[in-house]
Amino acid sequence: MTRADRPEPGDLDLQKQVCFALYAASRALTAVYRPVLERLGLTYPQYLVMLVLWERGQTSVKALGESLQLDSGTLSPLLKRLEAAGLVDRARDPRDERSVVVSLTPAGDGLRAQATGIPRAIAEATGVPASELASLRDTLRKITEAATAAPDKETT
Amino acid sequence: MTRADRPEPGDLDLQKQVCFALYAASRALTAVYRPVLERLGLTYPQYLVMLVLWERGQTSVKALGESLQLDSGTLSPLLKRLEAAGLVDRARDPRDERSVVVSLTPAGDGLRAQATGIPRAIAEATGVPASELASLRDTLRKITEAATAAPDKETT
DNA sequence: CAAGGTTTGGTTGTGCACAACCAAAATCAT
DNA sequence: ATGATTTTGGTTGTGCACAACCAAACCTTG
Repeated sequence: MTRADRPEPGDLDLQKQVCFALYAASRALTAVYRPVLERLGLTYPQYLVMLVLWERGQTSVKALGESLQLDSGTLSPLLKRLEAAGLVDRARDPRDERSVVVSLTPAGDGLRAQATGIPRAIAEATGVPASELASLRDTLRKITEAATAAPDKETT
Repeated sequence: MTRADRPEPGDLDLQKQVCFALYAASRALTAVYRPVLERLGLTYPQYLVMLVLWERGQTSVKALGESLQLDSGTLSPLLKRLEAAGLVDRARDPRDERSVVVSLTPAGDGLRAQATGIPRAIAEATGVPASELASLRDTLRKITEAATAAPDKETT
């Protein structure tokens, strides 16, 4: 009956909000990646796209968007920059001209070797135990799923 | 001796990377806030600034940046938009003309009442138990601290 | 085939996020 | 006091992120 029963001023405490913790942690971790990725000539979102391509080879823009949960407004210019950097090719699928297939160039494929050490480098730089990271990752996935499925609840 | 001993292709698996989980969760949760904050005419980062102001009243740009871990390149235009919206005032501190003090207008202060219900609305929309959120928040803070203090380790 | 719809990327516009750089004010050292 | 240094915001440029809108390609169904 003391807290969490009705809105109080204290509920607007920045330090108590999970979303801010998430927002700050995401930016802080991305900042750790930045100097490492800079040597590959990649930004963090570009690195994510490359991860998918290294794993799956040819991938449509739609599939990339589903994997990374990014829409075409974000991916289109990003992929153009990767193409301009000579790391990927883009071509319409002859079987379905609506679809654009993104594939690795030799240079893009070659970058993979330089990227294999990155996850370890980041883990070491932050110094957070692997077991804790695994459990954090699972909790975050749950949050993402819950948030993605969140009802707008304004339609009633 | 099986895994996590040396870089393997599997280490480049998107689904195993904590940073992506963080990145996706942060965007997903922000997306839950978006329609709620839209009714207040705020974006999520603007809401964070307002939280600090509701809590502390007059605050310098520097102090805002420290609280939110954002730099002036992000805050300056954001504060200008809040000022244009009539929610905050900006004025040089007469005691130190380098410093700009941001304060709430009556309209900005009035918005506070409409905001008190937001944390609860988000918590309900996502449906994640409060206890879990508290522990997640603590883990995230640890990550943020570790990442912020992370050495560049390229100077040797 | 033709009219209706859906799917897929792309474009445009707004708002962060951050690096790099800049200018004015304050502070320090001599 | 005077010159060097630091502090504080601001500006500029690049790159996401997403809403809103658009066009072309597909897919029906009659």
